[in-house]
Amino acid sequence: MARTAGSDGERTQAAIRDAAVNLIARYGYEAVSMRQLAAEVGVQPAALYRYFPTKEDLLYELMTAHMNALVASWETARPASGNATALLAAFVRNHIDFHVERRQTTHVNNMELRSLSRDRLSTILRLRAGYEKELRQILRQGADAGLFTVEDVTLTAMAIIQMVTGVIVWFRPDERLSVAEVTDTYHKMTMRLVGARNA
Amino acid sequence: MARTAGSDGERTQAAIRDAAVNLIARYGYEAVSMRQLAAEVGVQPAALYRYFPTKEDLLYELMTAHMNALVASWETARPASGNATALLAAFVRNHIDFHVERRQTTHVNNMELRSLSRDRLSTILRLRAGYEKELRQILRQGADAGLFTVEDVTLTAMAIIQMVTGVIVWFRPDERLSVAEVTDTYHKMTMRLVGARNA
DNA sequence: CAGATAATAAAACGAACGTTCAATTAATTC
DNA sequence: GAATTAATTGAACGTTCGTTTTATTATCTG
Repeated sequence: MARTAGSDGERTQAAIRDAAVNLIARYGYEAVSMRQLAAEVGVQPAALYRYFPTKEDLLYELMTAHMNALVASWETARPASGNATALLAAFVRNHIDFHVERRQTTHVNNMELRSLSRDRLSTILRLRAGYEKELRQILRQGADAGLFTVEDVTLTAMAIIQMVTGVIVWFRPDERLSVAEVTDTYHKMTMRLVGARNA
Repeated sequence: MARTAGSDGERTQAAIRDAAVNLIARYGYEAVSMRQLAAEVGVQPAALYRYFPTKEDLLYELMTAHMNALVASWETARPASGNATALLAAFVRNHIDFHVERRQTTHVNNMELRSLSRDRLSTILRLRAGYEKELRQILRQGADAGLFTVEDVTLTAMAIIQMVTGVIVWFRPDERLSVAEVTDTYHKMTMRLVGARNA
């Protein structure tokens, strides 16, 4: 057999992305074979190579898409005006909402960095660094304005990022807590963590 | 050739453990081959199987050793008496010191859970759960005593664990900050995070 | 409706994988 | 110093891996 009835390149590519995220999030990039992925999509292994030249290209596309979406999400959510307290609140809320909605791609991005080539790794890290810089600026602004108590801007930024990204490690919506409740509690903890005076 | 001059089972086993931790922390369990590991140790692949029946047995031993050491470390460091504030301070300090000293095994334990079989995974998770329970008890005790502000004990425990374990992701000693400075700042942030009244 | 193009299947490539087995040598024991 | 045990080598097993090549069929274009 060859081309199948109703086959569509765009749909197939989207199906490959979906299946790849699911499988890689669950088993890890190295543990997922192209044959396993093809079977999940319902296609022969060779068909994957029409859309992604190599396995690593596929991983890289998933990861860049995730990072670009994160940066775009914050650009949209960032308040046009407001003091550091309002900015930090918006940052934490957006960060948690984004990552809870994208548990699987987040997991892939956090776990599979070491499977990228040097150049691609540094591209992803550059995107990440730009995003984290936004948080550092908010913290510095709040500290300068006397709104926050921050011993070390870089260290505090990493602590907050680790804390809020860690939500996806343990949190499953529709259990004991809703997303809104979790986001709200993390917001309060973050404000206390930076010693916010006007939260 | 066969047995080599000066060969010693205990030394070889220790060398395998060391090399495995280094390689797995850097490249990931799935990406490290037994041949690569053997080459790092300076031995033929077959020699590894005298000490570890399978590749997964090796991983499991590394992970259980790490978790048992963590639990033992806290048992030693836990103050015999003291209120929740003192206990939480000791917990954070011990946790950070332990993990900074064992960056590589920590990385292996955090990243390679999915490469374990069901039974072994649940053994590791049980050890981890017991350790995290200690933190929850401290938080509950502090909240009950009116020393802490804690919206949700479980959620706060996970937030703190994620925050302090995240140290090893970005922190390298002998750079801008010393271990003591980092531990100190995390201690202060944790105390504010739980709204400690008497820190 | 013919020709071009898009989408896939089927089969195969060499390389690498975890693991096993038999042979061999070093160190220890009696 | 012979017998036993410990430690390792060298070679090989069958399997799976990512990827490529070629052929074949479906859909689109004029």
